Amino acid sequence: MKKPLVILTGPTAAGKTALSLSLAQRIGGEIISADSMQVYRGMDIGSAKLPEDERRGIPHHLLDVKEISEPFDVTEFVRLAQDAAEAIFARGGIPILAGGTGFYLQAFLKGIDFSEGDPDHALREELTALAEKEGREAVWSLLQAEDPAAAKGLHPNNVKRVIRALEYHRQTGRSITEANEEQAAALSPYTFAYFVLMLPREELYQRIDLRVDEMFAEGLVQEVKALKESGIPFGTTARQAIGYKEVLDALDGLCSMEEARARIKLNTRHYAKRQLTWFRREKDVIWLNKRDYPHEDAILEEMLRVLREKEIIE
RNA sequence: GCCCAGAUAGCUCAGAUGGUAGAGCAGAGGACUGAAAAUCCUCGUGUCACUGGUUCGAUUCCGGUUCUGGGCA
Repeated sequence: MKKPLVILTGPTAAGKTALSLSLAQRIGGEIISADSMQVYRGMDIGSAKLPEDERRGIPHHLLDVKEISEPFDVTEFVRLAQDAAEAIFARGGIPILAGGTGFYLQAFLKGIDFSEGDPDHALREELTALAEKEGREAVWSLLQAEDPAAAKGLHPNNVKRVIRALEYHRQTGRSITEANEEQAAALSPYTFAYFVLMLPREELYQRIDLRVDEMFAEGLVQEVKALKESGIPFGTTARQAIGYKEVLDALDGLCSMEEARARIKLNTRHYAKRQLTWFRREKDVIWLNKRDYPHEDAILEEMLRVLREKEIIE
């Protein structure tokens, strides 16, 4: 019998967090955060992390498990999330994967195998430097020579992917395209319900703007300043975080704080849009359009209905 | 009131010595399997302010009108 799993996601600022708490209370679940930035200690306001005293006693996993200087990626996420899920099963609970990092959700859900090879940071840096010096096409040409199948599927401008393809090929001797195709066929080891919370685009964008203003009011600038002065440098993953990179630029005098605020709003909107594209492509997702329900409890009831139907709960 | 400069895509602007126009940003769609809040790809017809005139043909030239800046009174 497959183990039960609930996924609750949606674009940023859609209201996942609040709903995840009610759901966890109703089904006796524990929450595993599927968020690439909330893993970092000290990144609270800007990552919209739920404060501990608002968690209603529900266990939350994968929050605050990293220093901002440490790298974090899907493979580690999957490993940690699997450990957390096993522990939850052992307690007789249901894991609720809540968060907006679609890639992480997919990797966990399908149990993608990342066992081959190791990240080669030196190689990545070397190739990144090459791209800057001789152009992105130069790196792509290397791939073209070493693994034409992979090169065919990647745009020369997409340096990060091109580099990863090279890294994979050099480590395993296989084409990453081939490996991806094998993994794509994987079936989930879980009996799952994949909910995507959604609201009209215009409303979503308004909520994003509002939330960014709230973050500033709550002290985002002070938070970033404190991190900057803590002596722990931002690593490659943490320093990509929306809200942090822009404020950091403003603190460094590269732009005004008002410009930073506007850019955070804009970047967050772009991000939400990309998330939607991702979820649209995922199979077996259950869309929950907020406007179709009179209030949040109705959404919760609908989720419970689906869970009963799938026999995830009784 | 007078003088000057503008008025072109949602925004900022470019442009054609007359043959109905194009960038950036915004916006939309898409990709994504070890950086994913990252990375990348695709998409631009709009009364070229209004109105007369010249012309085969005007958004482009000329006149007038309106509006917006700036200057002078």
